[in-house]
Amino acid sequence: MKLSHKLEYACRVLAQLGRFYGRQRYWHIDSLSEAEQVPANYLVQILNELRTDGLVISKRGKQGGYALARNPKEISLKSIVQAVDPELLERNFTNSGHSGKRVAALWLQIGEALEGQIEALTLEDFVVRSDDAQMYYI
Amino acid sequence: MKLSHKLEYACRVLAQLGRFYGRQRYWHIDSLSEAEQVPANYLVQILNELRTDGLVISKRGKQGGYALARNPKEISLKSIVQAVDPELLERNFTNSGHSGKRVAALWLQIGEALEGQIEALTLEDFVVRSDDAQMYYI
DNA sequence: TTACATCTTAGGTAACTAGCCTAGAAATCA
DNA sequence: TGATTTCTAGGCTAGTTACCTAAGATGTAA
Repeated sequence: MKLSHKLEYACRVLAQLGRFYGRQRYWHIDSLSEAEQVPANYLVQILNELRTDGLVISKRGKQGGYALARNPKEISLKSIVQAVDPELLERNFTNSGHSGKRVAALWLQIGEALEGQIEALTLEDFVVRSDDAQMYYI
Repeated sequence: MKLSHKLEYACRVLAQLGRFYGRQRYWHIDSLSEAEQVPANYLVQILNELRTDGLVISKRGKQGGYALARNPKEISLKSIVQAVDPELLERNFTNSGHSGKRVAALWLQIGEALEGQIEALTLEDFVVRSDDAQMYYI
């Protein structure tokens, strides 16, 4: 499984936003960029796509920034993928040639299993809480 | 799940070779190209990679061509992927940023599930036998 | 041995894409 | 109004994909 930078960036930044969901606070692009090591100029685009897909909300001007649009538990990984890298879930089998149908059918099956996995995870699973951090180092 | 043309071509051509495994026969590139609708000039490269990975054997000169190196049941889909499009199974998580570890861990899990699927299938599953063809049209 | 069929190999290339950067417009608030 | 921040559209470069070209190597059959 090879990820595009874009999708990995999106997961990390959303996870970071998820940590503080519930508090009345907007995050600057620069803070997110630094916290999750994502090039700021690229992050702008990514957040933009997440916004048009309704996963984050934003506010301009002073005190502006980005925040999650809803509870991390209600944001499936699939919706993140669809917002940022929909190609990952696309099916592009051509069905041509003598074995085309069979090959397409089997890969479809594999793709659906993958999609099932991605549907089952939510942003909550990606959020690193302080207690979790301890778990890693026991 | 989006496939590269290369990988889809490889699956189709190997499936075609699989149909006739056991009979003493070599297939010309041109026949394979036509049967599975794969550009001949590209197919040369693909077959070459399959050969260096030991999945097919070849013979030059008159009566030459390509054939499967072993029983379709003993050729896993994973070995096909590795021969032709190893990137599909590569892991390229960066682990950086505050949420890097967690994000990488979860995607690793997804990737391993995918790899499991691909390991479980063999070329035999891709081979379209004449009886199968009937099944499709009942 | 000769002719020829076929694979082998190296190289090239056009089109596309990923991953950024730039710069100005627009909104928000003191 | 002016400082701050997001918003939007565009451009750019290195790399990749999906092929094509052509000469060379090798085996087969007559």
